[in-house]
Amino acid sequence: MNKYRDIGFKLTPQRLAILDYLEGNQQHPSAEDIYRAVLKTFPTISFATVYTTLAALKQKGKLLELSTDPSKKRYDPDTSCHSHLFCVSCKRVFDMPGEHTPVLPESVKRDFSITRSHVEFHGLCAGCKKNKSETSKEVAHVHRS
Amino acid sequence: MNKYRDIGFKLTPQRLAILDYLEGNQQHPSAEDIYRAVLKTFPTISFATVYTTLAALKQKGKLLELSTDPSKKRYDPDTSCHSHLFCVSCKRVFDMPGEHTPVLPESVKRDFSITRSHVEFHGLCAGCKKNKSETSKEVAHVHRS
DNA sequence: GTACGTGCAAAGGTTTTGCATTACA
DNA sequence: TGTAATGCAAAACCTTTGCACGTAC
Repeated sequence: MNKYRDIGFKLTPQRLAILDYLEGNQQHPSAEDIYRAVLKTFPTISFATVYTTLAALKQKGKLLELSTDPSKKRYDPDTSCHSHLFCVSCKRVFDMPGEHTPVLPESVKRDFSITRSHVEFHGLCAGCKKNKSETSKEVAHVHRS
Repeated sequence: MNKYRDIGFKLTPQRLAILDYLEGNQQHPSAEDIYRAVLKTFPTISFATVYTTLAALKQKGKLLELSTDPSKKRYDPDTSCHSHLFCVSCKRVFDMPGEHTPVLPESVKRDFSITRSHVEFHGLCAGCKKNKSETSKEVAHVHRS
């Protein structure tokens, strides 16, 4: 009777809270983000629970683990094919539009068994790009005076 | 008088050993791989030296830091545009041929400031794919008997 | 000579694990 | 009821940092 039943694992209240937090979430949260969010409704939840739940969801293909952020893993409930941009300034991860399915030579397709392809971009997001250019202007101004 | 002089940082014997190990290296070594390799000629080298040297090379654009292996950073002295495959079985990282420069919409190019794009593949390398299919055959055989 | 690199050890941050207890199915 | 999840704490890893000493330039 629960919308998450088809995942095929035990639906504990903690897991429901994690699933509710993840559903439709486009923030690409880290394990700690998820832990903190669920902590509000489950003051006793532990990282062990968070990590084992994430591992189970990953294994069932309901969650993507991103290594786009070099400092920690980020999670994405949107498992459809899309790319990501990591903003090196604000550390946020953004979904990127456009189709980037890489084309591989036949020889590679024959020899390797590829289960996933992923395109990553690093740079500045719109907000940080704007801030940075404004700061440069200020700096330039100071230098001029 | 040294071929590495143009990097523009102090050329200590430790750094020379690291540079020699990295040059032409297609293994995508981790920091520990590099540490262990240099340890043979420099029994006193420390991780601090390895990491600061890697950071300097990265900053000077002479080295790529890969997040293709989810468990640790891997380093690639080949900074030309190419893709990587991570073998989930043997944990090796392979260079992948073919051009996969992603095309982004104009709106994205205007709003974001992208400094790097990278295509990653996950799956099985040729050797592990072969091993795995042989193992399945054996398993199937056992189950039949 | 001086700024920068080295090496040691300790600390920091993320992720995993062992185990007794609890609870879903 | 039995299997699997929870929570706590400790440990395991990878990476960074502080500081005294040493060295390339």
